[in-house]
Amino acid sequence: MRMLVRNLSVVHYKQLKAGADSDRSLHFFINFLESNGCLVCEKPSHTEGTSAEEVENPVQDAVETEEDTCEEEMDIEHPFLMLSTSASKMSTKKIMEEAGLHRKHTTNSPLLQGFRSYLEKKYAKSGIKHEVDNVSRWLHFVNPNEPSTSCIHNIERSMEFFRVIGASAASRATARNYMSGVKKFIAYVTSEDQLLEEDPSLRGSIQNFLKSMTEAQKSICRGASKKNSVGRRCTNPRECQEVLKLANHYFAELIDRANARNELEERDMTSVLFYLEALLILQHLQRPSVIQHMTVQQWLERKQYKSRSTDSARAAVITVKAGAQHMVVLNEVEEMWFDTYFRFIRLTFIKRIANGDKGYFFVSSKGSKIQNPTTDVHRFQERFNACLSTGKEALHFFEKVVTCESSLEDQELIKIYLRADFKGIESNHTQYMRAAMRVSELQRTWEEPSNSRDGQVPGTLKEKMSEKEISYKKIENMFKVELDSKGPTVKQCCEVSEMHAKYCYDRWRRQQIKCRMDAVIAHYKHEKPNLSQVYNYLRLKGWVKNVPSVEEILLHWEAREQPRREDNDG
DNA sequence: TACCCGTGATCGGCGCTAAA
DNA sequence: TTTAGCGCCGATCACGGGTA
Repeated sequence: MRMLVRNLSVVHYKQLKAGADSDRSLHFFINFLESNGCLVCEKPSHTEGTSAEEVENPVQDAVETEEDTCEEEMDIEHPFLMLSTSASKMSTKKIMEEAGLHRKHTTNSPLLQGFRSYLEKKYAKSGIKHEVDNVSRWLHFVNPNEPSTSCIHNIERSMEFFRVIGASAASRATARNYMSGVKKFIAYVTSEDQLLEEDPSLRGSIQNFLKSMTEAQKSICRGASKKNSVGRRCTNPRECQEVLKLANHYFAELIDRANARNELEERDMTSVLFYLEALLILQHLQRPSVIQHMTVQQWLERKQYKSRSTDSARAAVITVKAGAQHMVVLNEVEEMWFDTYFRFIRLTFIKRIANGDKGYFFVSSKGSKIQNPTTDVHRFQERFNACLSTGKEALHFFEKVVTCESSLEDQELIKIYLRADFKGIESNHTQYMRAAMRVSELQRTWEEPSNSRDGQVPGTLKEKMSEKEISYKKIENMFKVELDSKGPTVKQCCEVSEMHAKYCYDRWRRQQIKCRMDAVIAHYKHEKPNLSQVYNYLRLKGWVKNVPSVEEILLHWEAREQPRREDNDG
């Protein structure tokens, strides 16, 4: 349904009616679409009155109706997600059919048969039929008369196909499926000498085709991500931690269930994991690397700390070695949460990994080391439709807002917590414990002053983004990124934009390094060079600055050659 | 068949620091 | 003081598995 709303401006009444389970949901669909700026065409006049009168607040109404039966669904973010998906599926298919995207050639043709056996040999898995069908639809779209490799020459029409899929009712995943199928088809054509001999100009077109396809892929993904990134960005400390507040009740219930030895569902277990990651990053302001590197051993060796002040608060202290040393200070409740995760959820995850427990405290649902805690937190925020914030942002707003509003005593503690290196921590252990607990408390209890500056941040951020891009474009125009061209100095970048000078300077250098790396790889495209060959080639070129390293070139040579070679083998 | 979800890999931005 | 290189972090991509 969300796809419909995002992608469609005009929806046929008949399509909605065909998909709706009842009159009530039909009215809901119409009202909802119209309230989101869509036009429902060929709608009988009587529906207009009823939709407005009977469903005064369609969204709310739908929630109430469905809630009776779906009370246990925890992850319902939007009421329309609760409705039957049949309508959206029906419309999606019909719309794609009408756009001519579902028409295809018979798969009996020699070309498609050849492609099929290529896939069978190379991938030996199910789903081949779908890939052949997808490719057949693309071939039909470009040339309805016959399935032919000549379609590769018609890049414009092919890109039109992907564009229509990307922009139609289908999702990004659909477009991706089609593109992946077509890419495999191209690999198949490249591997068939006979096809290349029949049409010698194919080689050139294939390169251009792939280039355009990468661009199209990027643009579809960009489009999708722009559409998807409707999530709110945070503007203050409370919003940075919003997900913790929103998920807290659900999380507490999961912890209770786990402690009562009730089996948790997969999504529930990952939610517990994500919550703890978010807690450390957003509330405790710990670096993501702490999550990645914290070990079971460190957890088991945690120390207990008891404050001597009047509140006599207790805390558990975990020393984590992640490059530098870090300290995680948990209050009693948080320690219990970690313990529950460790004893029940981590244990379940760790059983799934074939090559044994590596001893990391936080593990993915497959039992392996967490690769990107930021992504986990982001997914968790999306799951709860919470403000999207990263650790960096949480730290930024904490420093900018909470610190300024705190008492002098607190400001001192904050300084100790944020600036402390491990030596500092060791020299004044008690002070650091106090600081850690205070920071966590300040984060938890921060309240927005009534005169806060609403809406300033997103606007300026947006403006800054475009300024940045413009600045770089200016630099790029002044200093063309070529193999032997001379780049701008930081000073020259400053003249264009003082604020973005470093960014432009770095970006330009990186572009040139990449450009040079491509050139070397292209030079040795038939056979992998050895170290001294690359070294000599670089010396011959006389590049002094922005020179890619020999190791890097060899590494990239292999990475780029691998798919080509595999294709030729297959 | 389209789509969702989880995960690891990769890329780009940026801060820090040593060398020139 | 400027430049070049390095490493961390976050965003995005790519892929496979699962499911309605």
